Amino acid sequence: MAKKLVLIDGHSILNRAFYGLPDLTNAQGQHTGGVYGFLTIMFKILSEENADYLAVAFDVHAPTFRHEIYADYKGTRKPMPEELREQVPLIKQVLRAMGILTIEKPGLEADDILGTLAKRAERDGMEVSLISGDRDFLQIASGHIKIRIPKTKGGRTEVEDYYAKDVEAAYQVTPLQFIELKALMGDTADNIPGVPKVGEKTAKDLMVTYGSLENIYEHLEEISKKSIRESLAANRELADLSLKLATINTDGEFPFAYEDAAIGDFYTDEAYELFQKLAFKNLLDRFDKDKGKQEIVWQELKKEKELEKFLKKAEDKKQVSLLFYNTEKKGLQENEQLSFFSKEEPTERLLCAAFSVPDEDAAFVDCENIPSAFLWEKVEALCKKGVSLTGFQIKDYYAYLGEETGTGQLFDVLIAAYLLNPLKSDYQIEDVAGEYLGKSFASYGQLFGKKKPSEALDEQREDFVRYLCGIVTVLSESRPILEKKLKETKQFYLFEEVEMPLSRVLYHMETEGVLVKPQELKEYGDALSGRIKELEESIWQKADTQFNINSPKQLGEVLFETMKLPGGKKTKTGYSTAADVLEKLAPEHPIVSEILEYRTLAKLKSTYADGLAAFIGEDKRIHTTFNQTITATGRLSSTEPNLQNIPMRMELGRRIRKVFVPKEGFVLMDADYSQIELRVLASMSGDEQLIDAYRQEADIHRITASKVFHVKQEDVTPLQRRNAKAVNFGIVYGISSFGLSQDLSISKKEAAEYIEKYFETYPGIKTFLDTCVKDAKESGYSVTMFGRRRPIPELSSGNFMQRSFGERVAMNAPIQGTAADIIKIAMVRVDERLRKEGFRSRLILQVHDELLIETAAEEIEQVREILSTEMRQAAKLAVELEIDLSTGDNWYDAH
DNA sequence: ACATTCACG
DNA sequence: ACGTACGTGAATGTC
Repeated sequence: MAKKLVLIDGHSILNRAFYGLPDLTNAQGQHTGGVYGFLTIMFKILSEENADYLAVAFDVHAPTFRHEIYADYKGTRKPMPEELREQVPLIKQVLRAMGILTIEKPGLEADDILGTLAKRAERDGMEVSLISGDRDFLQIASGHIKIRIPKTKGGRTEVEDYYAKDVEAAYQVTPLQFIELKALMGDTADNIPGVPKVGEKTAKDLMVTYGSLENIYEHLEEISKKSIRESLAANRELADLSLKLATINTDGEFPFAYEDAAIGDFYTDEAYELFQKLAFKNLLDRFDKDKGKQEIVWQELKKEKELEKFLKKAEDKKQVSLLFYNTEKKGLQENEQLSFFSKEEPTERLLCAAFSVPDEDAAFVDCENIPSAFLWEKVEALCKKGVSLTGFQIKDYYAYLGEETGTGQLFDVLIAAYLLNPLKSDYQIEDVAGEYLGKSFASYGQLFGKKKPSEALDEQREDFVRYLCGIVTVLSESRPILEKKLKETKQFYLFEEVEMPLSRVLYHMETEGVLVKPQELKEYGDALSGRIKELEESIWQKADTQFNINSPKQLGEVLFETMKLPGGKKTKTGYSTAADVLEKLAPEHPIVSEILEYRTLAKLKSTYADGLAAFIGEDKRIHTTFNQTITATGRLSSTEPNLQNIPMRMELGRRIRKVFVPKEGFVLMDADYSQIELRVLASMSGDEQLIDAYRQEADIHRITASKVFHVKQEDVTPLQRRNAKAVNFGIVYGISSFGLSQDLSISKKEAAEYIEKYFETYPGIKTFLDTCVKDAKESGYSVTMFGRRRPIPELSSGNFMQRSFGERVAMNAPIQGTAADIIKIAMVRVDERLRKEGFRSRLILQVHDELLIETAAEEIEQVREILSTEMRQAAKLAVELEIDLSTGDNWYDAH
């Protein structure tokens, strides 16, 4: 059996990977997308080839001016983007760590190294696979040399394979002729001049007819087209030069021993550490499960006395970490947090728990042996003695911890990890270990698959205990590091004074829930159903076909193909049928407005009428979940159900709010900040004009229109006000003339003029926004008034679109984030006062700039005062924070 | 699993 | 020239 050699064109594949993948970065902001993609491609190839030898060739000098875009191009003259350049040494380092031979030879291009090795190996009776994105290599394809060109399509890698016969099939020329083909047509990207006037088509015709460059010149007079003939005749030297340039050198002289390229174990400790540092989570799975596994020292506590003894150590160290599983039916899914428990069915009992104390063994407790009540009693007692408790997703601990357990003593690793990098989609303890401790742990899923904790405990008891003790130890070890980083990044105030206390407020709000009237919700839904049926019939009749109106695909086909309405393509997958497209189409055919109405009603029915009904508990209340570690800007989010997007803008939808009601003897009190983001902008920018506008305590959009259009306030037309309002909004979003033009349905030019006038009116705003972008570009992140950070890796992207996005984010994040900080502070203070001062009224919802309080009838005046005061005083800005506050017997009336 | 659409601030 | 407003979550259809 012939031995097999795999050769990789290092720069080419790195390029290909870099441009084929979105810009990835690890926790330190190091760009890793190219390296990751390279490895993905390499692993895919190696899994297909049963290779004996592997080598990767690089040019000595990174090709700074080459920038690969298409298969046939080595690139434009753009400089190599920095995000790619920094990955060149990185990929070499990674390959070497994996024991893979990398070759660079001064004076030889990678092409020549690869060509030489391929031919040499072929002569030595081997099979060769050469991996490159560069089609130039097709010239060395043969019966034993396979050129493999990977393409990343939609995240997946496909590989085109070329033996000699495949080159002939695809190009009608042999590999050797391929060189001459290229010499004729030239390649600007590769600096091969080619023969003027001869393009791809002519070159191919000539080669197919005459077989070689030499033969073409021998039969020059036979060429019918005059211009081509003359150009060929006049450029013989250029053709020869091009031939030389296009030819890959296959007899380079340099030493090479196959043994150096022998494939060994890639999964070395060094590679493991590097992968970890680069946060290649998927690739880490390729390593042996044991590799890099942490030595976990643990013990199981079976008697109450043993637990007490263990917790004595915690008392000495003033610290203890705790994780637990509830006795619940649901298994832990990949993306679920640990210690999840079902709110629908609060469990009083734990399945098991694990403790850890710094510098001590971790301890496991099976609640079959030690009852959870005893366990919590001890934890509670520890906290009373001033022992600080570290946990993960502490919001879930409050069901067991007493109200007195001080927030200052609690440290939530989840929240700390979120503040340090709010861009992640999920936070797991195993990742914290990797990112902050440089240690690796097999994830729950890797160890126990889809087993529920109780099953895992039964069936893989030792693994399970080791797992839990391992990750609880991570909490103890990472805490001081996280705390240090929070202080270094000046986010410790936010952590300690805002987010940690807030987590308890959120727990209270979730537990409290909001009362709804199920009967009224059902009636609302039924009313919708009737109208939906009518519309469906009418739409089908007008379209003359019964189709699924909910399917954008079918709807697009019916509207734009069957019915031939004007307009057309917009999305990748077909026609856009989004509301703004349909609205423009409405005058064309009466069916369109019926479709729009159908859409509206279908949405109200499925998401709100039916959707909300499914979440009504036995207490007739809906208990949402407030997520504190989701958004990039610091806002909260609400799920299962989302109570932050209950209809408001349209009357029909808004009526749903009538089913949200207070309990007997209470009212709903609703307070929302008036234009908080614009006020934050006024204050942060220090723009005197905008600050002054707010001091007038009048309609801000009217004042803006008055200033921008140079008319008296009383002469501002409704249109002027509307435009000014749109600009005010646009500014907060990171204005662009295009975005504004879309919003106002005006030309880009007009929009640009509005923006220009706006900046003339409020010069401080422009300076401020420019500074936001500049600072974020320098530091890599944006910052709110309270120190909350948002990393913006897009700002260093070489891609215009991504970079522009980054710039808009840099303008928006400090504003949206500061507003989020402010309302969080208000929530903590409002909740604290309601409780401390013994009120029965409770905070139940937050909708970004709005708080909803279920208020006892006799407490209305006092609660109004508390809400109003605490919301206004949550932050000291250069302008007042105004709120609109009202009460009602349902949410509709209260807002 | 991913795209489209649309509800909110 | 590039092609967009910022931040979310749920339902639905399509692969």
